[in-house]
Amino acid sequence: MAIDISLVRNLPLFRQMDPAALSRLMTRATPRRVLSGETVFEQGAEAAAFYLLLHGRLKVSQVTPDGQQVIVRVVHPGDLFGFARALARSDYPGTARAAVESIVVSWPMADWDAVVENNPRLAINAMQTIGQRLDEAHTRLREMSTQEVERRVANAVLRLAEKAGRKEESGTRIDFPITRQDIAEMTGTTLHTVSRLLSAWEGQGLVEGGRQKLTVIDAEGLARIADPEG
Amino acid sequence: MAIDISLVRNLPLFRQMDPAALSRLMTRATPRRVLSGETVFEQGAEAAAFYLLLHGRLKVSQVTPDGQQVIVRVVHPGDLFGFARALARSDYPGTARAAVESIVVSWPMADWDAVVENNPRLAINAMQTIGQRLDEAHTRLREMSTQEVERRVANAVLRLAEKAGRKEESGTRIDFPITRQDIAEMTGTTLHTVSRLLSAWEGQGLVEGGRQKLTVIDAEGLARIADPEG
DNA sequence: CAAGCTCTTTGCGTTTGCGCAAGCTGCGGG
DNA sequence: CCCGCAGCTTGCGCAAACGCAAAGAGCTTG
Repeated sequence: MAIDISLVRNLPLFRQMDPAALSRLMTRATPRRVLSGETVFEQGAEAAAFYLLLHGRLKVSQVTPDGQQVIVRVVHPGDLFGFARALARSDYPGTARAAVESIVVSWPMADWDAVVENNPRLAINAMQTIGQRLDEAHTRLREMSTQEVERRVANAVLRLAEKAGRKEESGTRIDFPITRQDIAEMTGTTLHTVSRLLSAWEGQGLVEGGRQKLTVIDAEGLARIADPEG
Repeated sequence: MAIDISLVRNLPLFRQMDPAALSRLMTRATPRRVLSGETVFEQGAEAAAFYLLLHGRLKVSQVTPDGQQVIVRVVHPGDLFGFARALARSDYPGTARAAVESIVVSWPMADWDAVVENNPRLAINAMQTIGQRLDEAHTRLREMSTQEVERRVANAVLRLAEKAGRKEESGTRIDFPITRQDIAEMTGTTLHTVSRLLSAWEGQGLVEGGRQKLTVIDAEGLARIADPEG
């Protein structure tokens, strides 16, 4: 079953792409519904396909040999993910798990090279996507190297609010279930410390918490914690 | 002055590339010699060109708003760098500084899109390069999140030895001048801690230090520190 | 060959945030 | 409707690593 082009035509990834080529591309795609908690692929598995997230939210995590987990990134609608081939790998470096019910489409990984070669615009867009991801990774590296935990967590929360925020009466609600543990794994700290911080911030009226919920009330104030100077 | 193709033909980046296309590409390139300590480009400067390192060694660093420095990566011969355009940025995200006298070649950034569009193989290779870099960044993120300082430093030293090591009688010497400060900035710690660790390791016969020098004597032993389990 | 700068070492006090432990709470399933 | 579990909170002690400080050593330059 082919996917309606109207669903994807406006994604930045496909901008400037020839409609005919896009149409051809989509006929090769397979859609899939992923329930909350299910995985799209798992770390170490053979990379048989690459994916695009149409709807929902995924968390990509890596597990260290000794069992520690780290959240490498959050996949938002419109993001390409799982293109291990682009990294010249044959297996997936991480596990992609749905935080909420999601819709993904996939292509056989074998198509990747051909797709890239026949769609230079897409190749450039894909490269920019990876590039931005690299940029994000460097930003997080820089933060992890130089900032103490409180600032890192503030930055992470602000980013989440920006990327996945939904305006509500009281503030900006992060629009998918996220645990303290998740935030800890994104910032390289423990769930205890995150909990303490969020509690403290809640006391100052900066955020409002709850079970798997988080709403930013005073983004300005948080930003002041994230970056005391500027 | 055009650059001799024989210098670059064997680089992984240009593998599988049409010799004629490569030749055409190289006629647009400008070579430059960079003395130790000089910068190729600086953070925030307009990205006017992208580069390939032919010889030498560069350190790419970023400075945080409050003046802290972080070494984002080391550029080895054969590496492409400074392709901000691929990241969809108009300025360089970091500063590239020569650790030793180096030779770089550059192309006008304006050529980037055309180069990528006309050389799909190169595009794929470039993407893989960025992909690998992303992978490295994730590895470092994972390490910074889960490992204590000693393991991180051990990992960093092992990677340096692998990427830039030169066999010598006693062990593997890191083949460019590197300070404790550099290592600290690569691992997110302080030069003091690095100094202490290296001293301790020297006492155990794992490494041999010196001013801007570092030789790995017992890689096995270091690996055991880097990864106490398997 | 001496001066001087940069890099390195080492000691000591301090702090951050981790680890452990125990108890609480909101939500979904039976 | 109530039970049970996953997720959250909080207290306390401790260790890792930072920050500061001061002194020592290896290149380089004049």
